[in-house]
Amino acid sequence: MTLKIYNSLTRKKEDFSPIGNGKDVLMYVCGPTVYALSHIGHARSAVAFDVIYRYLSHKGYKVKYARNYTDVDDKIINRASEEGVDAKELAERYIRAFDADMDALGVAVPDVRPKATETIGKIIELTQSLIAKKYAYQSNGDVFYSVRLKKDYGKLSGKNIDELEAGARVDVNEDKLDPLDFALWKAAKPGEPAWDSPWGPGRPGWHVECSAMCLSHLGDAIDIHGGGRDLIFPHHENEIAQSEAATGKTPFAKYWLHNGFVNVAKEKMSKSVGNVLNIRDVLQAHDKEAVRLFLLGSHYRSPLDYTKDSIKEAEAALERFYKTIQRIEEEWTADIIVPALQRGNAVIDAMDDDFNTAGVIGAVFKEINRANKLMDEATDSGYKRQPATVLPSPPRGEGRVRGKLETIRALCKEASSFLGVFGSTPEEFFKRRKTQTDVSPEEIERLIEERNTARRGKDFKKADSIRTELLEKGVALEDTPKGTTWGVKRRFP
RNA sequence: GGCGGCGUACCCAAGUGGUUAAGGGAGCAGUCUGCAAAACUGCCAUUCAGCGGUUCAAAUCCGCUCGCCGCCUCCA
Repeated sequence: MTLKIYNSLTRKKEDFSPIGNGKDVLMYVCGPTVYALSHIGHARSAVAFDVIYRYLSHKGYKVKYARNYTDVDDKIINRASEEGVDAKELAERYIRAFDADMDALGVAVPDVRPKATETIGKIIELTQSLIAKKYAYQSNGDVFYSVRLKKDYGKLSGKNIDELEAGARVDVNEDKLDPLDFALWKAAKPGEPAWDSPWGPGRPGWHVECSAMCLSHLGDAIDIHGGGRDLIFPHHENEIAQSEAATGKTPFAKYWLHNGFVNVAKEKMSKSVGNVLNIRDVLQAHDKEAVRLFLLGSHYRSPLDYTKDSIKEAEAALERFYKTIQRIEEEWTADIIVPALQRGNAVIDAMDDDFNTAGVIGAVFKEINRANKLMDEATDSGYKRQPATVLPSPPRGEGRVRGKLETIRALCKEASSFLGVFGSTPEEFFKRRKTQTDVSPEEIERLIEERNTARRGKDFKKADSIRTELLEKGVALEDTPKGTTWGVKRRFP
């Protein structure tokens, strides 16, 4: 099956074929404007394109992936002046914070991570070329792009210039020939970061920096350009206009991909509502794998609603997953050789259908159910696995069970390679979770001992009260044949 | 007003023309347990917002109605 991708430009699912006809893929994704801590919405975009990047690589494409930092912009300048710090310093601080958040989420590092401020030369060059081709004009130190000159302006967003004009809410700027024209270069105001240019000291406008970074790091025409849904207009529309006008090559990007938004309790996340959820706050409270599972649990183009329970649900699901893997390892083998899967499995089919990660997750859990059922049946029928040293050539029935379990694990492993979920060992997963509690492990161990003494003395009342007490602090005890174990509370009220 | 999207069980969410409508969470029952918890197993949508139409066949295509949302201004 071939990979199908929904293209915002054509509003259709299309078979994916790179522009170079080979295996090389050029992919550019709009990264953050670094003026504040990144929120769960940034995480969704980053994780979605991380999975797309990894999956393309998994399919054998040689992907060159660029994700930028917009590190010069009005918001950065305003924020810096509020805090009384240098704009560059502020931007650097939030670049570091973003990188740390991405690392914590297990997002692969893109091949290129350009910064707008390191691409000023290309921005000036691009702007000059647009002026030379009459697509742009200067006015009092500013340079504007003339939106009306390119006939196909609006092709990505489906907008029509005259209708935009009618309902225009854009600032009227006397220096502009047309209110819809946008700034390629802004003359510096006192105290603002500025670079020398043929039009005097200034800084790049929004939109142009992405074109410049893309053009200089990937090329005149790329395969995939991604970003959040909100960037379709005006950002990506303008990027297309200026890039295609400058290079004369159409299309600038063959496939345009846009991820949906994260809402918080059905409401759009915004500073004014005060419901912005920072990545690091979320990661403080939840396992990173659960956060990814939550983000990938619905299709990347759909809106995704965050509620206080949604990540806990993902956590509960992950526990079941790792408990099963642990069971396979403990009961059935330590020496499973994971065979290469042939193409055409449910995981690949789902991913090939516009990166349907929710479908992949469904397929994985279906296999998890199968694995448990197999192990139950095998145990009931007497094929319970013994250590390999005891049973060098297992009976036929057991061999069949092992074979099936191997296939199931291979499928999970394959999914984990591009999902970035399901890839831990059970030990790693449960160990990570144990660090997420307020009571010290020593204290917990002491209380477990106290409780077990009470239990031996049949003082169940005391035993139960210790258990309840710990549970209220988020620590759940489990009495197993091997002794009492503990973990952080899984279920939620 | 223009453009686009969505409505699948208690909640989340796949499926977009053809066997019994994935999967997760919650719930209930069973096994296990001192009792629990966890785990596992089983059960949980004759039906896909509503109404018409196309078709041998529709949750899936078309039309209408109702409801919700995004973009059009900075935003992932």
